Amino acid sequence: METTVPHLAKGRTPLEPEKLIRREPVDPGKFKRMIRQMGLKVTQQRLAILESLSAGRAHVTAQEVFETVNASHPEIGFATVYRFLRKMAEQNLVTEVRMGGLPARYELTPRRHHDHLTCVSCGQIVEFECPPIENLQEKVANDHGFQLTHHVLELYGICPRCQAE
Amino acid sequence: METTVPHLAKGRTPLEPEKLIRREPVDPGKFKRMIRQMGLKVTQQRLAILESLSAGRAHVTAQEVFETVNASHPEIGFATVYRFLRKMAEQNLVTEVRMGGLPARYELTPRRHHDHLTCVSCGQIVEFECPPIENLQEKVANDHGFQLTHHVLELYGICPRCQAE
DNA sequence: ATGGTAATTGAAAACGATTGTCAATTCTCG
DNA sequence: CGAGAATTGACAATCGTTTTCAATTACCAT
Repeated sequence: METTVPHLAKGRTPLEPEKLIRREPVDPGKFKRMIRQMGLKVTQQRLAILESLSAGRAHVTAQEVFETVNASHPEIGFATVYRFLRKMAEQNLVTEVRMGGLPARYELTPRRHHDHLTCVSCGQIVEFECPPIENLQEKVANDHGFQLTHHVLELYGICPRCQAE
Repeated sequence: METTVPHLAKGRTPLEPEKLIRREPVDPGKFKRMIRQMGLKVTQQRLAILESLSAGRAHVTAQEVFETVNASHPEIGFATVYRFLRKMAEQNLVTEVRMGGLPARYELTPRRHHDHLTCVSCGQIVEFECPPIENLQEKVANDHGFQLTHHVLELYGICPRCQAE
């Protein structure tokens, strides 16, 4: 089987300064365990995808994952990447951030809660934590007698670089 | 607490109960003025689109607008609807809400900003305003050099009535 | 290890939402 | 009114994503 590259993303602004993930030394069996826990079979493709997600930039598109993985595993197809990312998103193993009509971006679900600040122009995502906001959310909910379960907070704006055109 | 846009299931997930837009006596020249203010020409199509937006449901898709408008103006094309909605969104005359991969929904930008507190059990929606949160959002954006354009804040929880049962 | 079997894969085509193209029409302003 | 530019409708093209399907592969029981 050969690998075909779909259409190249057109005029998307590429390569923002995006923070890298750096994780602890990875237990080699960790990914296998993750996959089995999802009730799925362990394949080289899935391992490679997890590898890529844990080593690369924090918020990546499916295309980017595909390109990265494809570089070292030339046989992998992008459908596999999409399928696996979706499965993981369903199980909350990865978090999916969709902004406007731009391609969805994925990250391994962080153990520590944060929200996102997204550039509407280039799609760059900055993570932030703001405990005061969290507290106010609790307060608002309580004021209305609600027991808060979760929330969605996404800020959108224009990043410094795009402001400079 | 997750900041994730809820993953979309396949197929059309019908959206929860929608509030209708309150109808005020509409100054007949109002829409024409709005259009001219945008630096655009006044056409029957654009008037019909605005008419539809101000009279119907609060959050509608471009498709829905097209169907509504098309019923009374059979010659209108959906490209015109998309184009005009986009133009208005650019100028913030309408607010565009995109959830997951679902079609974008539009509403005439409410003059008064509010966010939503939604019961995950019964779907009841409570609107709230919380200026301190707004201010903190501004601050977060500024701290990162972003020029804030808009935000999505949705709180989810269990309403008092559903807690009781 | 081996073979049966269901899950998974890659390629390609399908898909739905949105955007572009372009000739024909319509608005605006002089 | 009439010229010029903006706008329109029909339709094709794009984009990200999903599905389809035959071929392959992982996994379990033997």
